[in-house]
Amino acid sequence: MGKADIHDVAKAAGVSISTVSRAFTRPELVSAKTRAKVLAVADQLDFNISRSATALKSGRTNRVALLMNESITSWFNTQVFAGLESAMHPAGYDISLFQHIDTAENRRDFFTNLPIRRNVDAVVVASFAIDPHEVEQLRRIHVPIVGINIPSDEGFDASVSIDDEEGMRKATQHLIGLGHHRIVYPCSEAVKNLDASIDARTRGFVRACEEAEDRHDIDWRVLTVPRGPEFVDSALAALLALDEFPDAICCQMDMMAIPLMVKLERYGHRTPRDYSIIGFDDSPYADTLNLTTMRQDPYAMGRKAALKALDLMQGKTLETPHETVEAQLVLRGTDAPYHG
Amino acid sequence: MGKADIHDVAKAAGVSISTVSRAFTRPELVSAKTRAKVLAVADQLDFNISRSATALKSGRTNRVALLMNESITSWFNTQVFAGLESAMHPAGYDISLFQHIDTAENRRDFFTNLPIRRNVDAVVVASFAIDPHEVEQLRRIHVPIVGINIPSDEGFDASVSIDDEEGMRKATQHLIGLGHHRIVYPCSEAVKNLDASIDARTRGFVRACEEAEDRHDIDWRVLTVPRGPEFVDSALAALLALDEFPDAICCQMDMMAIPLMVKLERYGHRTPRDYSIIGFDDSPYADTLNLTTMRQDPYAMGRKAALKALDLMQGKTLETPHETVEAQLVLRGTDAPYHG
DNA sequence: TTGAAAGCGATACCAA
DNA sequence: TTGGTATCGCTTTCAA
Repeated sequence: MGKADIHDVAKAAGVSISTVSRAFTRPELVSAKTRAKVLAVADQLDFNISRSATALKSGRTNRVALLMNESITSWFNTQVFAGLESAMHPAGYDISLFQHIDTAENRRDFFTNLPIRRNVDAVVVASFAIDPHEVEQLRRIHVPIVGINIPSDEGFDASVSIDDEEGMRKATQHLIGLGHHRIVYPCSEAVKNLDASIDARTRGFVRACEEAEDRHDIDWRVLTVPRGPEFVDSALAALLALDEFPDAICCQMDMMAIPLMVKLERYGHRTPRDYSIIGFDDSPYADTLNLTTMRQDPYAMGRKAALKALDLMQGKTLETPHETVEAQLVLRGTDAPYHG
Repeated sequence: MGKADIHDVAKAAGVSISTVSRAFTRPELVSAKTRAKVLAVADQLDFNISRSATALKSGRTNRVALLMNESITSWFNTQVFAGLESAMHPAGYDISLFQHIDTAENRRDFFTNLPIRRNVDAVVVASFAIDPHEVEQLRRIHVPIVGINIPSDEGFDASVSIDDEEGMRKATQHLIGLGHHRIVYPCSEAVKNLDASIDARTRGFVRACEEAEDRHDIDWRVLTVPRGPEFVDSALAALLALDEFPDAICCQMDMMAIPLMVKLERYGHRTPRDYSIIGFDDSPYADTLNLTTMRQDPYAMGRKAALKALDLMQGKTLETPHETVEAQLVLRGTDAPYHG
């Protein structure tokens, strides 16, 4: 028991192994009676088709690789994974996860050894600044390569990215449109060649401010603080040290905005009464705590990437291989018109 | 190209396929020179050992199943997954994820069809109240079954669980020890047979209160609110509707405690000045927002479960198949002695 | 509708 | 140290 193979089932059902195989994967080619018999016997013997054998025979692996920066535990990565999974699992694919492809060492390791070579049917690269040489290496796997939030389409068969710069520009314009004058952008340092979206967001903020300078009298600044677990407190301190407290705060992400608004209240600065604050992501607690923010939907991006990969694996040609989605302004309770 | 197989490599390297195979998986059985030659040729031809073929030949699948309640995107599930992955990936196993094994329909579906039968080398069941009959079905897969936070060890080859009841009892005792008198436990309804840990935590709270009643003059109550996206606001409303505001709030999880403390402040109730509040989990923001809480470490539980599964797959016998870990009190800034 | 048999790509035993 | 070969479990063509 627990050892029944296709021959055992065939024998017990009084048919050939071909018929057993067909009963599972080509039911329409087997008479209803035979099929019922086979499936009943199979269930009794705890038999099931072996995915390894099917894979070997078919030449496919039924596996896709997901490469990501950092850990899957970040909000963004988890959502991407879940989105991918939502389409890949039903299609019969497992996701082979490669985390922490970020340090120089890990990257060299991965891209030169290519452990996934000949062992995945597609590769999805999630949100990191992969360099052209690395893409080049990836192509040697000879399977579709799909990117999510990658800095350049070059070398990718498909991609779906959010326009971080435009998203942050919209966020900033919203604050300016509300009449705010003193706008601060607290921001943790970006790691070079890694946090493409952090840089893009900062650019969006700066651009919006520069564009508005002609028409509005605004005083804006980027407040860069060191990376690390203390980045919120660093930003808080920097904010409180300002000669004049801002009337609007534009945050690179909700993880900055949420603790900031909570802590600022303890110092007497209450939003939206005293200042407006806007986040980016629409991540956990943004809703409950009523944070106005720019929504991005990494789950949807993961799912779209999966659908594209699925099509490519079937040899289809995509109508729109490369897609850009926009962040959406979600108005909630932390923004209000300026009332000097 | 991209189509080189083991024969091509063998030919190009002037050796047999046996030698190519050994160069990859039994390097010590091949002369250094031959091996170097083979590997060089293989790299050039973009060749790599096929996991499907290896799996077929070896009889193993190099795949484990992870069954979970709800979605992988919850904090707990993500951490468990990451912990599992941290041990499984290096060992060469993929994780085949089955989410949402929660509704009656999905459960019946999964446990009667057993899609993983003969296709995984182990099963990990994460944190849900699987019933004995379902475990019975699972056993038909004839592979090790490891549980994480399962209600009963019965039928499991190994498990690692947190003692929710004892954890919440400790949390409550801490509040009582601080001298608090009016203690409220806001709690969202548990789904029967699903949220084992919610029930256990409530029991822990009740037990601690009952045990203390002799020695202390305490007024405690469980405030049950409906499940759903509004559960925090429901709890907030119920709290504010109380004749007298409590001096201590004991929460079933951080996701209750965090928004609650933020919102209560807007109503003039500030912690720890006016009341103490304690969470459970030590999930994101607990640290940054300085929440006193009971820490559980689902990453570690996932990893431990993986290690146990790995041992079991190798046929080893575990010294301590079933393990219980305790939640740890993490003292931060939201608790203070009662000062009526 | 069903059966026989070749073959997918590696592994490991047995020989050399 | 290396090579030949049977074998893992299934799919699929071809024949019956």
